[in-house]
Amino acid sequence: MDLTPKQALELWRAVSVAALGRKHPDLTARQFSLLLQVYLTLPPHTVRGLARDLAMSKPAVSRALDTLGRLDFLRRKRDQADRRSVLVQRTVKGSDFLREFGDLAAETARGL
Amino acid sequence: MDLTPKQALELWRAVSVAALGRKHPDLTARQFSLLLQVYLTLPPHTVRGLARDLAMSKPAVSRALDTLGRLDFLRRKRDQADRRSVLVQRTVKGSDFLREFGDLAAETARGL
DNA sequence: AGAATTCATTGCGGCATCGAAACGAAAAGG
DNA sequence: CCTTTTCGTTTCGATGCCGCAATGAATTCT
Repeated sequence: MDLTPKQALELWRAVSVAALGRKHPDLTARQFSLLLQVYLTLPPHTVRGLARDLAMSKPAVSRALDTLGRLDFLRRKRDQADRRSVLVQRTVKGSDFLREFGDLAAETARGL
Repeated sequence: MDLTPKQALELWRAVSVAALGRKHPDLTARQFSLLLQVYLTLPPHTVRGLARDLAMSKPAVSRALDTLGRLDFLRRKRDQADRRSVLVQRTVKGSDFLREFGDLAAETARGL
């Protein structure tokens, strides 16, 4: 993949502005990162693992899961093997949301 | 520029996660969009113009300017031609911040 | 000049987020 | 068993952002 710093900034700007205009549910940077992490990296995803990988506190992860769960963008499920742990799972609605975002970004990139 | 939706999402994830790890001042989506808009589109930039282009309220723009000004990422300057208006200007520190971000994104893209 | 408009900011109340610490449940270790 | 550790959530107090409405200042209109 080839992308200059200038192109990267312009891409980020155009996509961010377009996303604002579409009045997507406004997720914080942490919430959005968490969502992407769950959908794009290998399961299983636990609270502590996400907290470690995203450099955020466990309460922050837990709260982000509340918010994203309310939006039905992902789901909690108790780990049956270790019932202290929670496994974070994808949902159809979350997939739709990210697919739309990916399409928007790709389309924006083409126009650069 | 060629970028598939999947690549776009992965790029966004990797950059967001890396940015979180570097403990950049955490800007909201609106603040960051505003910053990019000022640095990447043609001046002059006024509060009302930014509010229109970014689809946010004027008070939201004004407060974002407070925050970004406190970080010294941009400056307010009264328009001498029409002293009701405020012109938003770039700063060295803001340029540095965005250059670093652009480099990070470009480097991340190369690794995809 | 006086009234109306435009531009930006500020008060206000509401809501969401944060980190640290306390907590309860479950598992691991002695 | 019983203690300690691990995991996630919740409580607490603080901070920050939001929109709406009111305000202050500057310009335009009549």
